[in-house]
Amino acid sequence: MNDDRDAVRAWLALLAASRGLEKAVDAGFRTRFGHSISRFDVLSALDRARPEGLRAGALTERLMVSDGATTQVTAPLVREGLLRRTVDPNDGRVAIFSLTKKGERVFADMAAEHRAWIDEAFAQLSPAQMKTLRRLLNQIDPEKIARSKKDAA
Amino acid sequence: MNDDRDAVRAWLALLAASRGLEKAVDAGFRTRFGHSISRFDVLSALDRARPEGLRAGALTERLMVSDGATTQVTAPLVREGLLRRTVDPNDGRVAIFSLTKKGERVFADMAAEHRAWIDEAFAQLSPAQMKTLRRLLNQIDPEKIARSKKDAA
DNA sequence: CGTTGTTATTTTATATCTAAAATAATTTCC
DNA sequence: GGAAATTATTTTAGATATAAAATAACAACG
Repeated sequence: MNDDRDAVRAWLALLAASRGLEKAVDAGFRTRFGHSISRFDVLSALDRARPEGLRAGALTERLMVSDGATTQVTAPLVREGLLRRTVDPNDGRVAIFSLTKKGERVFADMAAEHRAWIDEAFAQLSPAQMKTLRRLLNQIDPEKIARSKKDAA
Repeated sequence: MNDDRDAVRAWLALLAASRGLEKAVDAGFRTRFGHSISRFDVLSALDRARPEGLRAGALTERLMVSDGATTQVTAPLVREGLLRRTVDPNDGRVAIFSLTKKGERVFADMAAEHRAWIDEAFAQLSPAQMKTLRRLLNQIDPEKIARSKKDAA
């Protein structure tokens, strides 16, 4: 009795929730802070990596984006003084990004707002339900798709 | 005992699952069919609207994108003969898009592959769990964010 | 009927993203 | 120690998104 469409329907619900939230959060950040959600992701990763910061490569890996995207998203943040870009003294190829004091302050403001927004959007779910949701989401495995393409090829 | 971070943690899990799947599905479509996930969304909406098709505005609304995006994503599909673009005989401003036979065939192939991929990615969840997941996702309300911004403004 | 306003779509100007080529620095290996 | 390979990052080219301006068609009113 396993209806194939169950998975697709769950996936469509997942996509709708995620796109809806992402769009709303991005719009909120742009309106209130003049920054995209991508920039918030960068600030967040670097805040967690205080005070040393992260290499460009490590940022790329954590944000799951391309090298080029990291270069581009950090550029305006450096220009605006939220990030510091230094070169590794032991390896001239390595760029290290870290938060400035201003960057820390901006991130703290954005993070507080972000948490409030998310709390509102999830207000109908109990803590237990949120935990269940997380558990179910963690069982989804996108890697299987890449593997299945490889099998078929 | 309601830990504020519960909602944020659920949101991060949601984002990770969604981005991971979306990236995998998009890569799969590009590799196997030379089309993006956006194009698949268009084909899917028009397949459901057979045989009349949809106006540009209706497509925009269903896909929840901008007017400009609809114009641009349909263009290559028309060029490649998957879509027909006709003008409403009663209203010269209205563009109506519908699937060609070729478009129907391509969509059927893509949809079959898509379903197989999603089934694999969700293989660890039981049908009951998928239903629970859908129910929980549907309780999330991104609209609250837009409202809360407005309140604060 | 022709000016005026509205509606539907396209075009243009930006902003991101990826993939791949280019650049730059380091390491390896005779 | 210097050519060749490797590694880290940036640049470039192309796709796709939005927002806002431009275009085109229709509707309505005096």
